[in-house]
Amino acid sequence: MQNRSGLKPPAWKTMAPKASDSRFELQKGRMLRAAARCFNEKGYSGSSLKDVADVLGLTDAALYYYVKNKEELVYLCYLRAGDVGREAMDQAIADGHTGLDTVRRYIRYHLEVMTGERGPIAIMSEIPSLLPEHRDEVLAISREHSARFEGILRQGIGDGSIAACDVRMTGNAIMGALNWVPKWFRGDAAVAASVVEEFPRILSAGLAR
Amino acid sequence: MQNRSGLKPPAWKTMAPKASDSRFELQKGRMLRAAARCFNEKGYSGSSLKDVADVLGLTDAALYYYVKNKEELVYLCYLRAGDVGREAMDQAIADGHTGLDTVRRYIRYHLEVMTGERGPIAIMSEIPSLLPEHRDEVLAISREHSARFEGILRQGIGDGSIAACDVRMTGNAIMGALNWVPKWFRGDAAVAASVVEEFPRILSAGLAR
DNA sequence: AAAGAATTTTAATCTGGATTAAAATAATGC
DNA sequence: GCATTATTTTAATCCAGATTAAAATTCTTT
Repeated sequence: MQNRSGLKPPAWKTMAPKASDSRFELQKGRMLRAAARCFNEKGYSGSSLKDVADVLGLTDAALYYYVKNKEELVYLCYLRAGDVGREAMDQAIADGHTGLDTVRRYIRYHLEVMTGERGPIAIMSEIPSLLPEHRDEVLAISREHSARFEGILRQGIGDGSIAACDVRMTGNAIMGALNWVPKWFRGDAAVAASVVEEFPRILSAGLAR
Repeated sequence: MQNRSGLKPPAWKTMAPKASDSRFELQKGRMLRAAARCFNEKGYSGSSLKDVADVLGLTDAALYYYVKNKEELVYLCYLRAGDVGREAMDQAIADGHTGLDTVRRYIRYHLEVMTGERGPIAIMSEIPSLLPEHRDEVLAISREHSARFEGILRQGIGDGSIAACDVRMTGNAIMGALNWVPKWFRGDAAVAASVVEEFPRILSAGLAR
């Protein structure tokens, strides 16, 4: 049986040490990062599959071994972006003391991952052109993420660490600033350090009671 | 002579009461707003010329009367976005007392226009796929805008209204939050009021000395 | 080192949406 | 109302880039 996408992770490999250790999964991961980088740097319409393949030193056709089509490539990029955001929030909630502290940690953690080795995370600019089922799933993830963040803000208001505010708008403002980062960040380590250092303070200073 | 784009504004009309009053310019303006709306809502790749034309009750081919091709349509959307941003900043600089005050006003003015009748402003997501000359021009406008904003921050630090900070990162954070607005704002007047009311405070609270 | 499976390439096709030319309709000036 | 110009549509092309099938290569296992 051909190991074509959709049928893949060959059953026997799924059990291996770590699913993500198989060559297949490693290469697929590299592909998703390459795609995210292309989409962020050259725009979606400006990135052909060949552009993505070039980054990997492959042929455009080779990508079809990992993914059914371009739509799925974008979809998987967005899922990855969603995972990264969720993990950052999980960690922040686990570590945070007060609501305000949790907000600061979330901002920091998320930026650390975005600008770090898990490297470029795709901006979700093309959600509407995904297939309906994918679109709905990504939208749901995205809404859930916002909702959790607003929950943290409410918690902060409750515990007195955050002043009463419009949590919806506050969330929009902070998330917007974060979501925009991949648009101008190009991998420079010194810049990465600045963002991680500055953003949490800049974005949370307005919240304190 | 056919009034085809590139040769247009028929000379005699350019002198008329206001250039923007000619039917041609009015319709072109409507088209740019329709395009911005489509691009923001459905993504660039998800918006065909037919989609844009449908909003106007026209045929896709009709758009070519106003614009040479899709690339130019995007380019003009971005120029418009640039104008709106520049005007907001001009006004803020004219009205602002201290640096901090100018920052607040800029945020407010820009949001008022974005969410107001001059209505949807295109997110500049596809700059890299513009023609080189257009790309460079838009990038220059964009950089100039950021530079001016950082200038205001420095001025504020100078006049004591803003605490010392990394102006580059502070600019990135605030601009990011603003640039992301068209991504979630869908024209609701009540929401518009909230943004205009909340964002200036949320985004500038961290700056005060 | 040979068999079989995984990965990549070569070389086509296929296609949606951009683009164009010509014709049709609407507006405007005289 | 007629002539001229502006705007829009109809009806084709056109084409870059996605997609596919089959062949070639590389890797793994024994």
